[in-house]
Amino acid sequence: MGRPPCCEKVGIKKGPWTPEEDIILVSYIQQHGPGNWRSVPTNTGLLRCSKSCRLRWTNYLRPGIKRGNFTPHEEGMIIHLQALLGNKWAAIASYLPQRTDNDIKNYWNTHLKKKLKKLNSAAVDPPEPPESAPSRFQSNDKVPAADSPSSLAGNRAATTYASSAENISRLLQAWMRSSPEESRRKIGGENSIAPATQQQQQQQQPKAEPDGRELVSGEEFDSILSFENLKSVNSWGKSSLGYRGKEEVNVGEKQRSENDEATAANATAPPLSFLEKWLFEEGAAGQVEEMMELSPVF
DNA sequence: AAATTCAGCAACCGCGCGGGG
DNA sequence: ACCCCGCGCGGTTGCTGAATT
Repeated sequence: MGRPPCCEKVGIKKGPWTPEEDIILVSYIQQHGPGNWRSVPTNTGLLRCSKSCRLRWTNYLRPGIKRGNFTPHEEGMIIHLQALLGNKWAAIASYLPQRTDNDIKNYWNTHLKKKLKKLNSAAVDPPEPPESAPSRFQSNDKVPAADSPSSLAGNRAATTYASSAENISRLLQAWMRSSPEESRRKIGGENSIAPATQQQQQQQQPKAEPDGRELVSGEEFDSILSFENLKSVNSWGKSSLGYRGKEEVNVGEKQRSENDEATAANATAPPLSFLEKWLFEEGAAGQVEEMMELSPVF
């Protein structure tokens, strides 16, 4: 007998998240930290299942997430890591701390797969590979060096959570501009925190998570929230938040310096093997196509 | 200008794993 | 040792906007 679906309850909402729901979720997580997802819907009054809340947080609201515009270097890393690890998107994402596994997976399925297919078809009759990419490490194989997906994911969460409040600030910016006064008041109601007071709370109670994660300080949050800051950062061109259509807001995201990126990668990734180190080197991405020709996996 | 097709991506679903009782 | 629960992961679906006819 199988487990009943987590969303079997009547009255559980599905589909796209609204800004109001995001605010509620973010407010709650700002207070309690991520985790214990089971209790999130109950405590927030959100009509969402715990899974949905977790997904929304990890794929969208979590601070430190970079969206869109995959650089050639990132592209190269994804291609190599996919060849190395197979469809272990969480493991791959752990090497790209600013990207979510979902994002990488989508990018792979929509862009890279085609790209490589094209390349392969251009190449002279590659030796017959199986349908799905045969990773050098099949799903049950041992993946090199301590990167069980779960441990990596945990690691990643630990570092990125403390990294910034960009997504949250974007969310608030978007919401403050687009949301009608009434709904704002509604959000300020009984089982949620008014956005206006959220910032104050940030300032008043910077706190660390039980597992050592540190919430962004009030000062940092405040400075990130400042519109001047937001104006000065790079624009990603596409929507930064996942609201489709009218809710979409183009707000830039402060980009980390290359050094920060490297630091983050080093902090989250397990000790790198020779090959993995190579992946991080500049120029590795440029060799991807060449390598793909040598070892076609698609 | 309208209809149709395509591409991108957010979100859902089901399964497996690990921890706690 | 076993069961249950919560969580994370990978695959898939379906909606939306863009491109094409």
